[in-house]
Amino acid sequence: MPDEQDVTAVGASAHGRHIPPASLARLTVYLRVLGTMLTEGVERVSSEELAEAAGVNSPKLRKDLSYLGSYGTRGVGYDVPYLSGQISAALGLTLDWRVAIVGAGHLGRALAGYPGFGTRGFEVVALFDADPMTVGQEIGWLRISPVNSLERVLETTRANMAVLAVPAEAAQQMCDRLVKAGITSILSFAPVVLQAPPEVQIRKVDMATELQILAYHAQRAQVAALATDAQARLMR
Amino acid sequence: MPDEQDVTAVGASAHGRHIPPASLARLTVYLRVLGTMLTEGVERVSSEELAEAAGVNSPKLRKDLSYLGSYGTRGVGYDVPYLSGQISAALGLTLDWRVAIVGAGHLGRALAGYPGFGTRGFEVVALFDADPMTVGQEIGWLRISPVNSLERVLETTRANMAVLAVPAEAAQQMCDRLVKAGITSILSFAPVVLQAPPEVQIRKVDMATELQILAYHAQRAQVAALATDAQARLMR
DNA sequence: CGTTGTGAATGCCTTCACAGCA
DNA sequence: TGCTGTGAAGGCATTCACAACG
Repeated sequence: MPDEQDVTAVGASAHGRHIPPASLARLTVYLRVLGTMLTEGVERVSSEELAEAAGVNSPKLRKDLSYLGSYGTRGVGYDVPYLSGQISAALGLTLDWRVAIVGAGHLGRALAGYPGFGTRGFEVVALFDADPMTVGQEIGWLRISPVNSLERVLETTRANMAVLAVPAEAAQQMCDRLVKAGITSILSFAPVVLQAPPEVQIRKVDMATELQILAYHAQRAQVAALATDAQARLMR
Repeated sequence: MPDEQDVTAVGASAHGRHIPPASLARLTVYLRVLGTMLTEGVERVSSEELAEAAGVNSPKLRKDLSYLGSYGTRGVGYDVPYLSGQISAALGLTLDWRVAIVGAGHLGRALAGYPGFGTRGFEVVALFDADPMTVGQEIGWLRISPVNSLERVLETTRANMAVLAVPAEAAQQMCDRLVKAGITSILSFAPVVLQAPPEVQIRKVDMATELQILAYHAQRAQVAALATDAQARLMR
């Protein structure tokens, strides 16, 4: 496994240390907010303002930024374009990310047409489907490729990331093929636990999980409301 | 992420303690795995087997389950239907959850057709869109409603959850209307920070964020590989 | 005897207050 | 003076070993 000490002389971010997962997730939010500020022509921003716009408190934001380095000016704030560039660099967004989407159902098409990708360093280079009827259709600038050409197309397009938008039954099989083809970063929308070698980074998004978490909190809120209600009734 | 400062309300409900967020997320995974085991007719499972299938280690799984109660049998394992039911109950999935989806683009349609909902206690009761051309179309058993009828339809369908699948520009406005209509649980796919009162639970899913996190890890792996490569070259 | 349930210890993230600097 | 950057403290999650129990 990669050791920490040999990353000292590396890249744009002088701070070779790893970023805590929670901070990492928030940094992507800051980056997005800074992006909209850029288009609005905002040049400077304080940690307080940026935190407010990102929905966090300012000490947390400053701590998050401190994992990257010291890119602000005390007494003044942050230079929006500069900070934006530094976060991008730290996240590795200055590299070339070529994304293959496997599955061209509604979800795959939604992803292929997602406007947020191009503007943030990601290029969708391939879109696959198993259904012969949909193969060949054009989505934006992309033509849907047959899934049996997966390995060949991945190589010619030099894709280095993949998104799984296939039914649960097909997910593990597709994951295996992607891994065998050398893909090491996979984002899966399939509601299954994928098995893959540890060097493969897998992130998963599951809408049912998200709703269930909401349901849990909503249920607690209901119960709490009933409890205080009953209590109020007892007290009067 | 919505960090809720929790109520001090201790123990009105059966196991009144709150479940740590990290455990909560994993419990939904266990539930899904148990669901597939149910359909396969598996009756009993050990913590070791269940943990393996869920992609975690067994002490962690047992700890997670212990937040709900003691539903296993020592020396034997867990009864699959029983445990499944207990987790469902703890998450509040035995209640009626009626979901309204706002936005009937590819993403909204993908969600409306998601097979995982019905089987897990969620019913999609409404689907809205702003485009007059798509209003009136039928998606499965649903007819797309015009977004200007939002409040009325939410009331008649008694929706108690909402999913935002609209463009970023429209998200905050739609969120406001949902909140005003009494919705307190919202899952948003729009890449913006939503402002809402604290009693409203908001979870968000952002594909760009997920890809950026993958990019960060992939970049680090690349850098580490280059470093060890250079080191190896120096050593020979 | 085998497996669950859990207290205790460890390590990590978050928080906060203030030191440091323009 | 004002705002950033960070050390220290507190809280939370994970881990582990073993006690409890069918």
